[in-house]
Amino acid sequence: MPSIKDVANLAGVGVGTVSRVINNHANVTPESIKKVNDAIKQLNYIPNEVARNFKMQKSKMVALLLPSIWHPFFSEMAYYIEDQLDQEGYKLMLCNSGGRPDKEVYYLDMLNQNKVAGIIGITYNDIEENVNTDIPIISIDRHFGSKITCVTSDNYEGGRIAARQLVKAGVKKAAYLGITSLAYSEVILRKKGFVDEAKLHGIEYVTFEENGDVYDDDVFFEQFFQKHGNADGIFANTDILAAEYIKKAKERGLKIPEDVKVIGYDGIQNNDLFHPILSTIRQPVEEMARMSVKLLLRKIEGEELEQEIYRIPVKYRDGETI
Amino acid sequence: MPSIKDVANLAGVGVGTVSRVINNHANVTPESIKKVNDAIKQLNYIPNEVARNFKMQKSKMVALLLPSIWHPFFSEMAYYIEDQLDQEGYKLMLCNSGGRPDKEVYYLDMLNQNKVAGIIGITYNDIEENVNTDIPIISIDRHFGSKITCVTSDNYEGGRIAARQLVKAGVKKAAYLGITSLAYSEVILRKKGFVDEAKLHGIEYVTFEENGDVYDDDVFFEQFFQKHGNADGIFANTDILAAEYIKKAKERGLKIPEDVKVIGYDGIQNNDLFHPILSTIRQPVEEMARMSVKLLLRKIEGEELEQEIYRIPVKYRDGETI
DNA sequence: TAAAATCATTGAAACGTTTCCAAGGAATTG
DNA sequence: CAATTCCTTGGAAACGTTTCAATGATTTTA
Repeated sequence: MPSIKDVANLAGVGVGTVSRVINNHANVTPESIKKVNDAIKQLNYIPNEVARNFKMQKSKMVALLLPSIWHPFFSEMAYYIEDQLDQEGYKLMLCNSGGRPDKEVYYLDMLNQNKVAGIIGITYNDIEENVNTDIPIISIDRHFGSKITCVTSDNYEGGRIAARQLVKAGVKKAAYLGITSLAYSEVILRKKGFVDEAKLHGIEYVTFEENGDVYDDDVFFEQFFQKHGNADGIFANTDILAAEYIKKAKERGLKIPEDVKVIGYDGIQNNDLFHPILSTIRQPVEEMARMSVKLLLRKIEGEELEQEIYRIPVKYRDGETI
Repeated sequence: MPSIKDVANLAGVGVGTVSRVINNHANVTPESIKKVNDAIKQLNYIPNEVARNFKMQKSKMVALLLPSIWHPFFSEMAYYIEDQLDQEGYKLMLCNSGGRPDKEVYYLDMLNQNKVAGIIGITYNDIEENVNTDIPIISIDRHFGSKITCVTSDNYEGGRIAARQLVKAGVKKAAYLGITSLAYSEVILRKKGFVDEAKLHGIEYVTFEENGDVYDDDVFFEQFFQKHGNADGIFANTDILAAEYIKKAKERGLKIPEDVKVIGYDGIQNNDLFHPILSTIRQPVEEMARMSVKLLLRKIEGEELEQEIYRIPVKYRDGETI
C-alpha cells in the first residue's frame, strides 16, 4: 500500500507538497499539482484515513446511540441521519443500547476511547452526567441540561392537536394513554398539551400512565378498561401503544372508530403492511434527523448554539381510527 | 489527556510495560501490574483507540452496507448484527446505499480508506469486482463468487414450502409474484423451489416477474390481473409485495383468503400495527445476522471458510391470509 | 560453580499523516 | 538596483500506540 512518501518520491516533491495537494490548500503551483496527481494515479494511492484521524486527533465519525434500530421510528430516524451525515462527509456508527442505562454508559466510554467527533443520542440516562469529555452531543426527545442540545418535535402542540381532533370528532370522554419511561423525556409534554386543550374545550378527560420499566401489557389495559372503560376517545402517546389499545379494545368488542376514536403519535406507518391506518400526530422525522446532524456539526466546529431546545412543528395525519 | 507515557512515568516503568499490562500480555510481575494500574486510575487514563488502530493498521470496525435501514427487514438484521458485533468487541458502521450501485462503490472506496476490518453487504453491485483490497466481505442473500462468502436463507426450500402450503389450502391455480432486481440474487431460488414443488403436485401455476429498476406498482398489478386474474393462490417473493397484492386485490373486490390465498416471504411483522397478519415464509433473521458476523470474524482472523454459501433453514409461519 | 536458559524490563523505532519553520526564488516596491 | 514582500517548497517533528532488540536479573542445568 503506497504512502504519501512514495507519492512524493515519484513526483519528485516533498511530502508537504503532496499533503497540500491532497487537501487542496492554497499556494501550490499548477505544475506541482499535476506532478502529484500523476504520481497518485500511477501508484493508485489512496490516503490513509486512519493515519489522518490519528494525526488530527479527531475523526469524521458520529455515533448514533439509541434503544433499538429495530423500532420503526428509530430506523426511519437513522436513515435520515445517515443520509445527512454522508452529505456532510461524516460516517455513522450505530449503537443499540437496548434502553439499558448500563449499556448506554458502556457505549459512551467506548465512544470516548474512539474519539468520535460527536454523538446523537436517544437515551434513558442523563448522558450529560456520564460523558466525561467534551464530545458534542445532541439528544433527541430528551432534555437533560444546557450542555446537551435537544431536538424534539413540538410535543406540547402535538398533544393539543390530538385533543382538538378528538373533540372535533365528538368525543365525550377523552383519555390520555402513556407509557412514560423517564423524567427527562420531552414526551410528557404531549400529556400537558392534551390536558390543557381538553380543559379549554371543557370536555371530560383522564390520564392513565405506567412506568416503562415495569410495564405489562395485559395488566395495564385491564386496569385502564376497569377504570375508564367508558372513554370514547383515546390519545396514545405512541403509535405502537395506540395499536395495542386497538387490539385490546377489539378483544372487548369495541369498534374503532365507531365506539372509540383513537389517535396516536409518531406516524411510523410507511407501507401496505400496516392496518388499520392510524390517525396520528406525525413527527417530522426527516426534519428532526437533518436538524440534529446540522446542529451537531455546528457544535463540532466549535460554534455556540443559540437555543437549548429545538422544537419542530408536528402535523395531524388523518387515518381510519377517528 | 494523559498518554501511555504519562502512565509510565508516574508508575516508574517503561512504556512497553504499560502496554503489556493494558493488553494483558505475559511476562509482567504482579508488582508492575499493580503500579501501572494505580497510575492508570490516578491519571484517569484511557487508551487512545485511534492511535492503536493506526499503529496496528486495522480497526475493530465492521461496516454494514445495505439499501436502506428504514426497511423493516434490514433494520431487524442490523439489530442482530450490531448485537453480535458488540459481543465480539467490534463496532458497527452503517451505510445506506439506497440500492444505487454508484453509491455502493462510493461507500466501498470510503471503507477502504478507513481500513474497516470487514464488510457485511446487502448490495446490488457485484462488490467482488469493486473492492480493490483484501477486506473480508460477507454478502447476505447475494452470491457473487468465491471471494465473498454468502449467507442466505434456504430460498429454494422456502419456495417449495410456500407452494406446498398453497396446495394444502386447496389452491387450483398458483402464481409466483416477484420483483427481481439482479442476477446474483439468491432470491430467484424462491421461484425455482415454488415451480418445482408445484410441478410435483401437478397443479396449475404461473410466474410473473418484473425488474426492480423499472417497477411500477399499478402497471405491474394491472398486467398481472389481466393475464392471471383467475389465480386463487399467490406466493409473493417478499412480504411487502404480498401486502401490495392484497391491497390491489381488495380494490378489485377479491376477498383474502376466501377468494385468494396469499403467502409472503420474510416475516417482518413484529408489532400490533401490522394487519392482516401475513402467512409467510419466515427468514431466520437473527440466525443469519449472527452467523454473518461470526463468519466474517473468522475471515478477519485469516481463517479459510469451508463453504462458499451458507443456507439457513426457513419455516412457514401461519397467518390470516391462507 | 560455571554456563545456559528463562524472565522482566526498557526505550527506540515505526506506523502515515499534517503542520510548521526555514529558506530559496520571484515579484514588487521605493 | 537594493530592499522588501510574497509565494512555493522541502523536510523535520509530532500525534500515541505496539513491538522488538538489547540488557540485566534470576533461575535452571550440567
